[in-house]
Amino acid sequence: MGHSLLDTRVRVFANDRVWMEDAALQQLHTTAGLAGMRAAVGLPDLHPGRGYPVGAAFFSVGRLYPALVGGDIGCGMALYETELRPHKTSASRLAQALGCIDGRLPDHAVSPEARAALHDIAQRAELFTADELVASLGTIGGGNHFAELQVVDQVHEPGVVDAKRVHLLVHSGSRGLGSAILRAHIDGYNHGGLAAGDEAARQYLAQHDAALAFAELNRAHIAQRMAQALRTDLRPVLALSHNHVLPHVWGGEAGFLHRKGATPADQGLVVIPGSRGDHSHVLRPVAGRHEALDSLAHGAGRKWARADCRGRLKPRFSLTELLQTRFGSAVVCADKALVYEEAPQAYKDVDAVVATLIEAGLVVPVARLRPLLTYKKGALDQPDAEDEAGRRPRDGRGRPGKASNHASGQVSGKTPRGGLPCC
DNA sequence: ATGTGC
Repeated sequence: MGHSLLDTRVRVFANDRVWMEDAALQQLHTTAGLAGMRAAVGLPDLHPGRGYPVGAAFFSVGRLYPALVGGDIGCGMALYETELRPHKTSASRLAQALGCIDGRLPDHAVSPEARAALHDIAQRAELFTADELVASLGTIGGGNHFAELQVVDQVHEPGVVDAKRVHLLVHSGSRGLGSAILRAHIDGYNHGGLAAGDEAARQYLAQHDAALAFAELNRAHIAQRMAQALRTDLRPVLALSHNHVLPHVWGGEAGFLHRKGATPADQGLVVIPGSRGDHSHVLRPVAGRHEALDSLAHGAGRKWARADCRGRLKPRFSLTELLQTRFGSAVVCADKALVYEEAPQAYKDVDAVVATLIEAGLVVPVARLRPLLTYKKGALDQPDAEDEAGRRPRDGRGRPGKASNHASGQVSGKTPRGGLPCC
């Protein structure tokens, strides 16, 4: 081998204002010891994941590790400027205009070009048909995914974001596709990684690239269906994936850069969102800071494990309280478990995370955004969900679950009233 | 994270 763990550079970007869990640092060092690893970086949003830490980047030579990228291959952010004026709108008005934007897209919302792209992705990814991909296209998903309308709160560098326009930030990924790709590889090859030249590595990378393309198309469709509901056009500001493995050169060697919840610092402007009750930061990476593996934090980072959130929050807050934030912004989330799991209290302070990056000289601030409305999950299984115009179901009744994203058409035999694809 | 799992 020639290299040992002693040769692997492990670096953590943090300061004493940022919460760092020992378990996450432990995972960072364990992962840094995998065969072929040359460098590991923990960003300030570092937190424990399933075996591998989140908020980290790893550079390896000769081997690559699908399990390290995780199941949500291609997960990332897309930021848009809308035509909406902040002072002419409100959280409740926006929520009403949006209605339900969850579930399968209506057929007319998927263009022939998009269908052709999905056909190509399906062929490259192998595991799903094009129509199966259509079924999850434009859906946000669960976990920490969201689509958020934001107002510009501070401008540090003029001329980049227009402070007079509402912005839309989409955080989503490759849904079932990336997950199926990872599962197939773990079933076949376990967690030992893949030798760079092998057929298995070639196959994984082809599928991985298809999942990146699908995730990007998915985010664009989420944004588009939101824009349509709000009757606005969109101007793309930036689009970035933070879960991937890419060919990379570091320290004079060609290898693979794994980003697991790490924003690329070598692709222009970035956005680092906080929790639904916190700011999002638009930042300009400082060129040439390769010691952080050309990577940045991808969010605030979890402070509480998902399993702990309900127990900690339920005695202190009602659901209604948790569906609003300190900014007066509103949260649309028909999944009760997610209301707890994604509460602001469960996350680190994103301003401190970003301050760490600024102090380390990795980024300069461009603008700060503040949430107006955070869309997490629509209510698809409600029998009376799509009554009279504009009436939206109260949270609580329906059990969001397996059929959530299949409430359209004939898939489950449960045809929604009115024949509309959703709600 | 997840057509989530029996």
